[in-house]
Parts: sequence; C-alpha cells; structure tokens
Amino acid sequence: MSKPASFHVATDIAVFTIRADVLNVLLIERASQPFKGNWALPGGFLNENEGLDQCAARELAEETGVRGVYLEQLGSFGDPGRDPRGGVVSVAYFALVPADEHALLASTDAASARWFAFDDLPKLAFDHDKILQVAHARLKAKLDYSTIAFCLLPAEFTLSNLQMVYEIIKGETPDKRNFRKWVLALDVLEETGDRRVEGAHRPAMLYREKTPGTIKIIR
Amino acid sequence: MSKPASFHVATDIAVFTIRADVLNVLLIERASQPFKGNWALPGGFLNENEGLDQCAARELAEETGVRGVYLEQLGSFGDPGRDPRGGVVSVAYFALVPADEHALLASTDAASARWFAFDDLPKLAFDHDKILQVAHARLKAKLDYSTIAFCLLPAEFTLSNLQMVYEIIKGETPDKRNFRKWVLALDVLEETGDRRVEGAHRPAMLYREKTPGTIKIIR
DNA sequence: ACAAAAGTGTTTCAAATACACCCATGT
DNA sequence: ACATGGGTGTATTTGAAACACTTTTGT
Repeated sequence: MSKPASFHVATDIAVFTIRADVLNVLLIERASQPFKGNWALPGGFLNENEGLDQCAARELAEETGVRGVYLEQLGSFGDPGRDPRGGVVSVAYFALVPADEHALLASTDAASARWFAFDDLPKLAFDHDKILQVAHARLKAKLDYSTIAFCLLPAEFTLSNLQMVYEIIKGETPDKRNFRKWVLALDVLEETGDRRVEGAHRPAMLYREKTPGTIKIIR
Repeated sequence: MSKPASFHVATDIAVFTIRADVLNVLLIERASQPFKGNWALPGGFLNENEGLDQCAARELAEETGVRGVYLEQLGSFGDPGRDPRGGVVSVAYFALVPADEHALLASTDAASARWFAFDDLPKLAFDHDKILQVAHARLKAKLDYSTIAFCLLPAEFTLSNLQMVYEIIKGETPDKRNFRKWVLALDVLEETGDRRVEGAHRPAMLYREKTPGTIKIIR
C-alpha cells in the first residue's frame, strides 16, 4: 500500500432564487484557466483548518456577496477528469436566496456574477451542469416534504407569492383553495396583520413564518 | 489568493446488515495509527484516477470482502480536526448487505472485521460515530419512501422476513395484514412458487423481486 | 362598471388504519 | 391435541382532490 494521493478539495454552490417569475441560478464568469471566460458555479478551494460548510459560505460571500442564506450539502463529485488539472474533488452545495435580496449582488468580488434563468443556461465549466441537475432535482423533491420554499421568499409574503414558488419550480399549478388549506394546516405561518396593496385589486394578507429560518420536514 | 491547500480524500462506508434479528454494522480494527487498535468504519484513501464510488467499492472489498452490494453516497465530512493528522476529508457511503451473505467475510484482508449490533457499538475512531448516526437516519427514512429494504434480504424471502426488517430498523411493529397489503400493492414482488418449511408451523410462501436490485422510489 | 387578483366550503374519492380468526405444519 | 407462526377481509377514519363564486380594490 503506497502513500495516498493528494487532492484539492473545492466547494461549488448551486444558488437558486426566483426572479421575474422564473427560477434563476447564480453563475460567475471564470477569470482564470481552466475554462477561463466560461460560466461556472460559484465556489473555490477548501483551506487548511476550515470546515466544508464554512468554505461554501465563505466562497459564496466572496464571489457573489450572498450571505446568511439557506445552504445545504448536496453531495460530492470526484470523477477523475472532472477537472482537467486532475486531482480535484468537489463538495457541492445548494443555496436558496430570497426573491428580494438581490442588492447583495452589489458587493461582488468576481466582477461578473450574474443570474441566469434555469432553463436558459450557458455552457458550464467542469461538471457543473451535472451538479445543477442534481441540485434542481433535490429542490423539486424537497418542496414536497419540507418547508424550504420559504427560503425563496422575503420575510413577509402573501399566499399567492408562496403558491407562485411552487408553480415555478414544480411546473404545475395546484388548486388555490387546496394549496392554502395545505399550507395553513402546516401550522408554520402567522398573519402579520398587514396587507399588501398592489394594483387594481383586493389587497392580500401578509404572512410570516412563526419561527423564521426553521426548515420543517413534513410527513 | 494563495495556492490552495492539499488534502487526502478518504471514503468511509457504513455497512448494515441484519443478523440474529438485530441491526448490525461492519467495523474493522485499525492496524495503524492514528487510533491504532480502535474500531472504525471500513474505508480508505482515494487514489489518483479513481472515482469516489469506485473507491468506496474497492475499499469495502479489500477490507471486508463485501462486494456487489447496495452502495450509496451519504455525504462528506471535512471538519478540521476530524483526523488528528489533519487535512483529511471523508466522503461517507452507506451499504446494505443481504442477511445471508456473511460468507463474504471469509475473504477478508483486514484480519479483524467484525459485525457489531448497532445499539452496542464500541468507541469509534475519528468522527465515525457521527457518520453512523447520519447513515442510520438515512436508512430509517429511506425505508418509508423506497424499496431498499430488499437489499437487506436474500434473493428469496418470506413476507414475514421482510416485515421483520421494518420492525428491526424502525423499532415498531406494523399490523401484519396492512403491511402485506402495502407491500404487495407496490407491485415489485412475485411469488417464486416455492414455500419455506421452517419449524412446527405452516410453511411460508417465498417471494422475489420482479426486477432484482432495482430500488424503487415510492410516493 | 369593469378588470384583476384575493379570498372562501363542501363533496368526492382514495389511501391508511384498526381489528380477529382460521390454516398448515411438527411434535 | 396443541403450539407455532402463516395467511386472509371488511369497516372506519383520514387526508387529498375536485370544483365556482363573492370580495375588494384601482381605473
């Protein structure tokens, strides 16, 4: 048994949000080789004395200015050849950014971080298209058995806002009354007491999470 | 931005089976430092030009003689300090071994690989106790929404055998009639036509999977 | 008055649960 | 004959799904 091989360990983050009624993904333009000039998931190398979650959060903040969002480990990708330099294992994460906090992108390091519509993506570096597919599948599945959808909304939102999230991600339109019954039965929302006036129609009641930031697993 | 740190990447595998009506985990006694003499999950370092899944399968075969079993990536563990040598990231897997194939253990490299009852484990090396907890949680959860339970049984089994798997892992006793109704409604089993004679009572019908080794996701 | 989204209940159907006795075998 | 685990059906409850009209606002 010989001395074990050395690797660089990277984290790559699939960051989702909803913009203009469409699911969006945050990509950065690579500033150096390999894949210089290509679009890629934000991410970077793990430092000595740093945990994986910590690395993902740090890289996300450095490269895109996004902080304090929902971040969850997705899985690891280590096929030989996934990085032309060789010897790079990536621990993928996925992150959800509320639909309003796009100001975050102002404080960006990597000059060119941009949102892309999920179904109109450019060609991606490395195996990042594969990572994104896995992330998307996880997001879709998790809508059904958890309350992560709230992570895609601002602190206060209407039930229509919430239903829109489900429609956009799952691509189907649930019945309005059944949807509302279902959500309220989860017993995780409370009325703020305010309403949102927005256009030539009846104002909508605003809701917030009873315990913000708590992801509840359903079933 | 400095040159990225180098790591060793390991895979560690939580191998479950059922023995003597109890959930068991396969551990090996470490032959070298660190944690020499302690019990640990089987596993080892990723080689250059090797995929993660491949590494897990290889290490499992080398250290325990177990091959061709269900193997699934669990998640990665990279807290600084999880290995006293530092700089080791572990990609954890979990594996399910059918309740009969214990002969496999004959062909073992690491002289001392042993099954332990899951609720009577020795002190483990590294963060392997944490990995095992995650693996156990996954196993329990996955019983409910997939057909992995079959991976813990030989090719032919009785419905009582199958129910036992659920009882042992979930720690609760489903109603016999409802359980059988539920399983058969999944439409993944077929009768072999044979019966198993075993003791002073009515022989049980034997079943097999219609498409062996296919894990079906339920919901 | 009209357009546009918000809000609201009841009925129907399917799936999960609770529940108790007879059957085939070995000793 | 009896002890042991194998095998079976129905009634009840619960949760999911289908379905259409009234309300509040701005223009």
